[in-house]
Order: sequence, then C-alpha cells, then structure tokens
Amino acid sequence: MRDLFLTNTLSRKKELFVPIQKGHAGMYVCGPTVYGDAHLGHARPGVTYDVLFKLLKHLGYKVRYVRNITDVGHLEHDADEGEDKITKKARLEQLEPMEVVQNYTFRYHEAMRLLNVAPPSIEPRASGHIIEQIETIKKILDAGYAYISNGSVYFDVEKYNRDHHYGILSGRTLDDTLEGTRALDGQGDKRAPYDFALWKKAEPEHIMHWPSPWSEGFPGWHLECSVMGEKYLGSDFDIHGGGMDLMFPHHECEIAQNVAWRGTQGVHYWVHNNMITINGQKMGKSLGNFITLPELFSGNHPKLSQAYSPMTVRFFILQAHYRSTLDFSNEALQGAEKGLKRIMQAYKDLCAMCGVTRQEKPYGEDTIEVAPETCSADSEEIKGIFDGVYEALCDDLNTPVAVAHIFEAVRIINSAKAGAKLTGNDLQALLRLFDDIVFGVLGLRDESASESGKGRDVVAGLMEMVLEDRAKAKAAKDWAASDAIRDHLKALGITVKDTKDGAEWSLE
RNA sequence: GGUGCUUUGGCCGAGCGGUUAGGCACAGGUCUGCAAAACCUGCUACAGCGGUUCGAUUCCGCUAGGCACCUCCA
Repeated sequence: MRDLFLTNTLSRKKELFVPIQKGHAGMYVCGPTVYGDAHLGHARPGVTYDVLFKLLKHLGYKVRYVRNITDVGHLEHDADEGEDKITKKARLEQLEPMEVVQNYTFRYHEAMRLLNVAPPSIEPRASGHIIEQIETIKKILDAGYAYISNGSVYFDVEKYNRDHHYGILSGRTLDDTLEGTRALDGQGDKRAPYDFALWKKAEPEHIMHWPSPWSEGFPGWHLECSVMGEKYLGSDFDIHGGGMDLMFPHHECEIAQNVAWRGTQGVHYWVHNNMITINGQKMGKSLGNFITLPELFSGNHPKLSQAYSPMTVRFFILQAHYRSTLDFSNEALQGAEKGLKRIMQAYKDLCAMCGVTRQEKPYGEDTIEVAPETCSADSEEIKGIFDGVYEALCDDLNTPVAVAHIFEAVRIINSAKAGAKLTGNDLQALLRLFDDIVFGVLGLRDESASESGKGRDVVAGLMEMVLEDRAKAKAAKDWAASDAIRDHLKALGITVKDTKDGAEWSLE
C-alpha cells in the first residue's frame, strides 16, 4: 500500500500515516450544528474530508468515517451565559427544537449531496447519546477531574493541568489561556473562567432537557465528540478532523476529557482544515459575512455576480491546499468554473475517442476502486502524470498539485483530438485517471451529463434536426441563414461549435 | 496583551536552497466562411532591508502589512 502522509496538528509536522489496525482507518470529523443553512465555510471540511475518505478507500483501506450532527448543547455565547443555539432558533421561529434540527439536517444533507460529498459511514447525533454522555460524566467525576456546582457539572481544567497538559494541541499553556481571558462576568457557577461545562442545568424556560443525577439539563458541547468518537471508533482511533477554529477550545477539551475518562487522548492524527475567507476575513456565522450554499448555488446574494454550480465550488476548494486559507471572490470562482469546464470537455472528448459512454454512478453508492499497482500507459508522460497525482495526494492531500497534473492530461487529450497519436493503452490509462482520480477521489462530476434524463433525448433529437438544417445552409454557403440559427440557439443558451467532424453543441 | 500563521506575476493558487507548478485573464500565431473550441508562442513573480551560502523566492534576523485563535464558529 502506498505511503500516505498527513500533517498532524499535535506535532505540526507531516507524518507517515500508520493505522492502528493494518488496512483499516477510523476517522471522526466534527459535523455541523444544525441551526441554520450550511455556508461556504462548511463546504470546506465537507469536501476536504470527503477527499481523504475517498483517497483512503482508493488506497485500499477499509474506512469507517464518523461525522456527527450537533443538535443539542452548543451554546450561543459564553459557556455559562449563552443559550443553546438550537433552542434559540426554535424560540425565534416558534418551532419544536427537533423541527429546527430536522429541517437544517435535511438541508445540510442536500447541500452535501450536491457537492458530491459522500455520506459518512455513521452520522450520530448528540441528542441520541445522552445516556452515554451522562455515563462519561460520572467517570470524569470519579476520576476527580470535574466538580458539581448548582446542578451543573464542570471540567476542572486547573486540576487536569496539574497532572497533564491542557493546551497540548493548540500549543499554549494555561497561563497563555488566562492572558486572553476577558472580563470575568458570567463566570457564574464555574470555579475558573477556563473550566467548561460537561452538564448544564436547564433554566426553567429551557425547552430541551433530560434527567440526570445532577439536574434536568443537557450535555456540554465538547462532550459529544469525545463520547461518540469512542463509541463508534474505539478508545484510540486514527484520524480526527475539523476546522482550525475548532482546535481551541473544542478539540483541546476533547483531549482533556478523553485523558480524564479513558486515560488516553485517543486520537493519533489530528487534521485541521483552514478557513475560507471573504475579503481576507474569515467567513463565519457570527461575523454575518457568510454566503450560504443555497445562495451560492442560486446566485441569490449581493456579493455574487452569478450563480456557481456545486461542482464549481468543489473544484474551487480543491484548487487550494486544505491547510491554506482560501479567499472567496467572484473572479476566483469564475476561474474555477472555466477550468473545470475544460477538464470535463476533455473527458467527453476522451470518451468519444475511446468509443465509450460513461454511466454516472449514483450518489452515495460505494463505487471507489482500489488503486492498481501500475499504470498501463505506453507514454512516459502519462505514467508521469499518474506518479505525480498519487505523490501529490499522498503528500498531505495536495489536491492543487494533483489538479495541475490533471490539466497536463487535459492538454494531452486535446492534442490527441487535434491529431497527435495515442496508443490504446494510453487512452485506457487516461480513462482510468478520470474514473479513479477525477471522479473517484477528487469527487468531481460532470454536471451537464447528469441533467434531466427524459427530456434530454428529445432535445438531442431536436438539436440534430436543427443542426442538419444549418449544415445544409452552410453547404450552400448561406452564411446569413447558418449564423441566424447559431445566434438564435445562443440566445437560448446553446453554444454551437463547428469542428472538422461537424457541429457540436452544448447547453450553458 | 498572549499564542501561532501568513505576504508569490492582472486575479486565484502550488512549490522549492540552484530546474518557467497549474488554472483564469491578456497578447500574437495556426485552424476556420465567420465565430467558438483546441493547439503553439509570449507574459518569468516571489512585501522591504540586512545576514548565512558558491548560489535564496525557498534558511535566519529586523521592519511593514494581513490573518487566525485566546468567546460561539467549519
């Protein structure tokens, strides 16, 4: 199996990926808190870990990918003052909290489906694991790393830090953390400002609560990931992913909880994706500068000069390394749109050259094929592309470099179409490059090919008719008539191109 | 204030101690009735100032700008 390197936040270095169990990989990624539409920022981890998931499978690992849905416990503000996000939304919209959860979970899934992000193996919800969370709190209390205060249970960070290192992941000390702590208002029942809630007693008006030994209440946000990760992946597992903004305090708290409760921090590789920025600033719900995915796909937002298709967004994300910030702009998205179009056109031409028609694989169906050991191409250049692509992907998921190599393949295909010769082996290898890498691992799709099945045959027939008429006009050198047809089609969003093999058309 | 990251050509964005990443845009050419597409060619940048080195965009220091986390955030 090919070596894979991942940057581990714990060491800040690229490390060789060595799974706990040979041939298997366990991966946990922090999913969304479902109280609003997913925005462009959510697309990043969605796509990034989807590529990692698909790459691991392609390399031959059996992968269990767990991505949670946070539907309780995520507080609006300071851990002691704030209101649960779901509860707040429910109150504002006069809905049952679970109606809010259901609605936005559905919408999140829909956005991920459009982005061709595969469903995880398991998608657990915090509210479905209250019992497990209560049991875990008991263990942390027994271990002496938590205290009960007025019906709530808090993690004792200072105590923990005496025995271990609180800050091991984010690279800071408890003193550093204290430095930045703001005014101590709202400290309430906590002993120290950096303590965090494991269990919160519900206020009388709070509508989401469960019984526990300490109070009617709800679990703290950091706890769910610790508990569900352990439940489905074991006490120690391979990879934990999430956004860089979750590194502190969320993942730091997870580590502290894990150590306090099961004696191991549990995660071998911490992987963090960087943020998407807009005008150089982080795109975030709290900043109000975000663009939701439905808005992006429809173009319905003041910052958008047009709609961008889900695949354009996916490709845009893939063109930057996951650990770099990626700046949103219409220009950048448009560049991605055109580049992607070029890749897909090359694929269509390649299929035509090979005389094959591609079947769109159904969403969510596990169709990833394990990478063969060798590339069958005759051409050294194509072999080089394969090497380059695998090297890039296995070098900390360097998708932009992989994409650069894909463009080399595009150039080769176009040259072949223009007359250069390729052997059958070369064509087959290129076909596999697309199937395995472009579609399989990078998860791109040809959006134009997947449009409406039924009407398509009719349109194709009509187009054939129209273009035949135009060909006749051209043959008679009646340029006015042939151009009129082309202009008319153009106005309908259909582009006609005359090639030496006749006219081609495509729908915008 | 604390901690860390970052500054690449018109735009996006990789990378590396010595070899033009790639995409988009732009210009010229080929092809074409025209157009489009495609192909070929051109555009050779690494914030500033010092240092290390035979050689630095790449390492070190300083200066300037930007960002993130320290509070909920993917």
